[in-house]
Amino acid sequence: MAMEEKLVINELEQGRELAKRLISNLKHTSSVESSKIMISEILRIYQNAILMLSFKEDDKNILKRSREIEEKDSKTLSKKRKLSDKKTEEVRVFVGTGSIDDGYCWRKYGQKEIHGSSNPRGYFRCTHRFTQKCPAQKQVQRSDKDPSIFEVKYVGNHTCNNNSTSPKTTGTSFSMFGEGNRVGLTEQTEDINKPTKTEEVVISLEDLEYKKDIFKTYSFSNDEIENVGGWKSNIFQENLSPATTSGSGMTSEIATAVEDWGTVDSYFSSLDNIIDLGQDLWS
DNA sequence: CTTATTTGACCGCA
DNA sequence: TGCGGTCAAATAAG
Repeated sequence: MAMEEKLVINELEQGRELAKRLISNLKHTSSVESSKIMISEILRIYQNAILMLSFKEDDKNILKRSREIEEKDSKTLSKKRKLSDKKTEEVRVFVGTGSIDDGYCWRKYGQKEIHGSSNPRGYFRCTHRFTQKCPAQKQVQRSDKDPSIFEVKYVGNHTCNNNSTSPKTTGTSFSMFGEGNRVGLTEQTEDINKPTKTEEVVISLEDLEYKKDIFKTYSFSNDEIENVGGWKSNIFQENLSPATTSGSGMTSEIATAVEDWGTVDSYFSSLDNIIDLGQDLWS
């Protein structure tokens, strides 16, 4: 509720800040790479905000429907329902990427066909389940409606000190994300050949805080960006993604957002005119 | 070797 | 009894 609105506002504020920095970047420095990064970040942020708002409507409808059902039930059979003690507080966030990596280290322990939906659901638990008694689990299922969306449900919170997958890694770590095979990489799946645009995540509040942190603190190096074209996606090799992912989801998001540098570059050339204008508007 | 994934069996609940 | 969640043996990967 109010929480979600705050999240949207927060996203938009981040976008605004980035836009400001981008303006001064374009004006004072010649760091094209960092400007590109900022642009892609801004795009991602606005995508997030839009998705948050649009799915909020869905949530309202779902709520309404479940309330109607509840009413009906209480009329027919007055059975007391214990709808309480849900294990986790859940909140939806939307990440503009095909990455389902969240910085934690997961181990897959099952997969099930779910009645009524075409895609199976994967079951994951924290790798440190036994070593650190970390109770965190998540379920991942590709959306029926939009196959480019993963619905991720987090159950329980991490109690482990999560340091197994460090975000600074080699390029291989994000080979499983991003978009794909337009560079002619052979993909054995007939399934998906389009860049993954969005991801839906149902995420616990704590996880959300964590996510925000890595968003803020992650820094990018140029060679990572240069690799964009070469990243391939094997996320769809099976019905579900690999269980354990490493590296930061952030990087792959950028890969998706900046998928066409040619276009971005052309924007740059015509951008100079509006920089001054923007400076006035935003600062 | 160790560690992760796959996948059918199993089990509890509605 | 069927569905969804978990277990665990077999298998793959490193």
